[in-house]
Amino acid sequence: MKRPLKKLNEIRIMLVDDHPAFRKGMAALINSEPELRVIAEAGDGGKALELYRQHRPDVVLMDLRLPGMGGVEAIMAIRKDFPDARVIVLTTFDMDEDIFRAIQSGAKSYLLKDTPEDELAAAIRAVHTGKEILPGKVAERLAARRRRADLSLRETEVLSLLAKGRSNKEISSSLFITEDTVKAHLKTLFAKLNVKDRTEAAINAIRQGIVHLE
Amino acid sequence: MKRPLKKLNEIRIMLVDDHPAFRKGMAALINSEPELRVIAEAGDGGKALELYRQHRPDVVLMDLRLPGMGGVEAIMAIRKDFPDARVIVLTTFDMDEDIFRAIQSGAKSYLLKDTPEDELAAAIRAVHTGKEILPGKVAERLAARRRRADLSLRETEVLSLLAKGRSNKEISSSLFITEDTVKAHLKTLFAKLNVKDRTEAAINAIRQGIVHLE
DNA sequence: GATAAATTTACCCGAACGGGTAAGTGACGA
DNA sequence: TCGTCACTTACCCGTTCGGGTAAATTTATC
Repeated sequence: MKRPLKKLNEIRIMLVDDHPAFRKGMAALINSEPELRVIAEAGDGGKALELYRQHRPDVVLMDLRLPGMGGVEAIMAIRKDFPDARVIVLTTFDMDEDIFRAIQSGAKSYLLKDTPEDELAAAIRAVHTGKEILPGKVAERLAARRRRADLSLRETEVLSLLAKGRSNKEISSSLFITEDTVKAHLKTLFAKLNVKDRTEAAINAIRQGIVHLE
Repeated sequence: MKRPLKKLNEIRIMLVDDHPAFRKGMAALINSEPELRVIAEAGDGGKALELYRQHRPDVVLMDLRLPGMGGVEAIMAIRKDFPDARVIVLTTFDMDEDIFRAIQSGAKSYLLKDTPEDELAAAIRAVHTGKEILPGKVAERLAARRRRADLSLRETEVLSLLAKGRSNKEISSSLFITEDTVKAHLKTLFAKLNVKDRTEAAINAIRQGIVHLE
């Protein structure tokens, strides 16, 4: 497949975001930078994968909230076929779980949409040269998540049911364990999360993004 | 104060959003429509008010999440000095409480940022002619909020404390009432919200946007 | 194989919660 | 003035929760 000629030193960028207006604006911002050029835009994950195959951009800027396939899934899909793909997550939210999953899925950077223009350009250039770059605020969040990561698998399951409003009895039957066991998990859970009761734990879980509302 | 001449039939628009990229993209989209033209952009509420005075746009497109003064406050500030100001809220979130407060504060329409271009243009034209226009999805949310509006003031206070993780005892002392009274409110609250316990109520409240996380 | 961690269950007990019922006050509109 | 509704308090009672303690089993790690 023929692709348009690439100028030397030019970094070719694909934007993935479901808001056309945002893509247009972002493209304008990026194109105003020397050496950076937007060469493709996708509005959803499927289109992103298709256009990646077609254009092989140097860097992908990806929103996480996409219709259909989510951003994380899109990143994984792309990196499955192209393990060298360099993806920067560019999203509105700075929730721990999102950040964690994005990095897990192979994103090289995680920026918020209100990141200043120059920082964004710097991040794109850095990622293009193979670096991984996380802004301080995001790194903190990731650290917070890691601190939370000492929740065991089972504890996470219990927490996520709890944060859906389930009672201990309901949780126990969902997980095929006794209520006593659920209570045992809750004890360690409350201690680890540093909360006093299930309601606080639920709020905590929601804020952390362990469970997604809606 | 001199203002640039206005072409006949041209609708002059001000954008208020803290993301420069979004503003730029939105401006490009809007300017591509005949008769619509972006004549000012603001990144926060204070700037919005200042530019409103200066340019008197026909229609304002306003995000709700702004640094410093929030979008709702910005709308109120503008409409205090210019009661005829026509503001369309253009935001990422479709949370009941946000919608409600925006409409309360005098917004004429409430659109999500992923609204198709033609619908957006139609909404701008409609609002400019004095109409109020709410997409079906948003109207539903507003209706849901109204359904919830049969929560009394006191019940709302109790719910919002509950959704912060407070115990009945804590709630009672915060509101200077007895624990029994709190429990009485909870009884009606659970019934109205159609939930079985405080954790579900808290989740509900958070989803509804009664309490904001963080 | 030993040690550590995760997972599971059990029992006791006090505190918190939630439902039912009843009733007094003040405000507001019919 | 009567009725309705929000708000308030109270008491009873059964259920759920959460903390303390203990221990068996499996899995992972060294």
